[in-house]
Amino acid sequence: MKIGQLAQQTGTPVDTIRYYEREGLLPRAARTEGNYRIYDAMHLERLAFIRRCRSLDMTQDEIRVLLRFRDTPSESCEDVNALLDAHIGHVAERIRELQQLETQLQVLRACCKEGRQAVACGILNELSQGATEVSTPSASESHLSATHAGGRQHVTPRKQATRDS
Amino acid sequence: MKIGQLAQQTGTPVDTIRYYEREGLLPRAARTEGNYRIYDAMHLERLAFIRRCRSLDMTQDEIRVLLRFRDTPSESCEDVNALLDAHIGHVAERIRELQQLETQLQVLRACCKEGRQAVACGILNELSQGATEVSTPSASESHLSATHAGGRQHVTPRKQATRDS
DNA sequence: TAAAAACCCTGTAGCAACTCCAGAGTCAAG
DNA sequence: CTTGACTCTGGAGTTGCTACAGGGTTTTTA
Repeated sequence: MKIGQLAQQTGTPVDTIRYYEREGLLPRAARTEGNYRIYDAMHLERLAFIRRCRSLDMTQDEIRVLLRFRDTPSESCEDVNALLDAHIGHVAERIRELQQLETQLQVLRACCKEGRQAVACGILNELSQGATEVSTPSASESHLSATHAGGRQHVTPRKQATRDS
Repeated sequence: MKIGQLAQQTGTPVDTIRYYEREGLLPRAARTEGNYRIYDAMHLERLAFIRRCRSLDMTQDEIRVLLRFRDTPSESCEDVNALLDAHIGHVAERIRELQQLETQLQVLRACCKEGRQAVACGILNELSQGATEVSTPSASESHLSATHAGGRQHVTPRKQATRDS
């Protein structure tokens, strides 16, 4: 089976499959004479596994760990449990953060009724307040770690992949 | 005031300030003879504004919009309200997604008690199931848009900035 | 006054997990 | 034999920074 079919059967973009191969999540595929990748049922299953993990928002590193366990079936699976527990913890924490964030945003939103001029906008004014003292150097770490840690993740994807153009 | 002081007063890393300038969020600073950036109260206030927005997890584009409004005080602020409402919507949606995710993860977690061998691990087996049919091509869009859209964000930052080293 | 420490500069590369594109080759159908 | 669908590689872009390297400048200390 060629890459396009594998893509279709797993709902994975072709580019992503090649990317997984580069990253070592998928083993290198055999090639036809014309240098096309060919896959078998094992690849399909492995890719499906990966995608299921990704749909649960696991990182590649986490998935790598799980794959290693799959590949060495005699090991105990305690670490699998631990990994999952940690992941659940991450998710729960992020939910808490976002809930706090939502509350803050709603407070802010309540500062302004429609139709004022921007100069009188309660929201803009609120955001402008306390200019000399932001993200209190001591008492941060609290509500949004994005600044202090790796600082990637956002609330939503927001930008469509412009697949249609 | 030099960049280091501005950094300290706003709790912003120096690199980030320069980055904001490159991105056009902060206007270009004046320079001393030795080519050092110098800032005044206006810069401080603007940076504080930006940081407050970021702490509410707004994107640079959203912040740009808000800054434009701040800079044209006679405009009506309806769009500010709209922007905030949209942002709150994003946050709320992400919370819902993550809550569904958490549920799924807990179901998965319940598949395995401690100490089994990996070959018998309920979790690995569950993740391996249904290999021929994943992320149903029609019924996706549902719980995790990360795949279909820009595909960045993750559940948690996870990787420390190794600021201490 | 000179050396050392602390600060600042530019430019580039890296992160996560892809996505998109260009420019080229391969293959099946008409 | 051409058209079109598919595939290949390699590289750049996404977001919001962070982390150097390899310099220059200012301030502090001896």
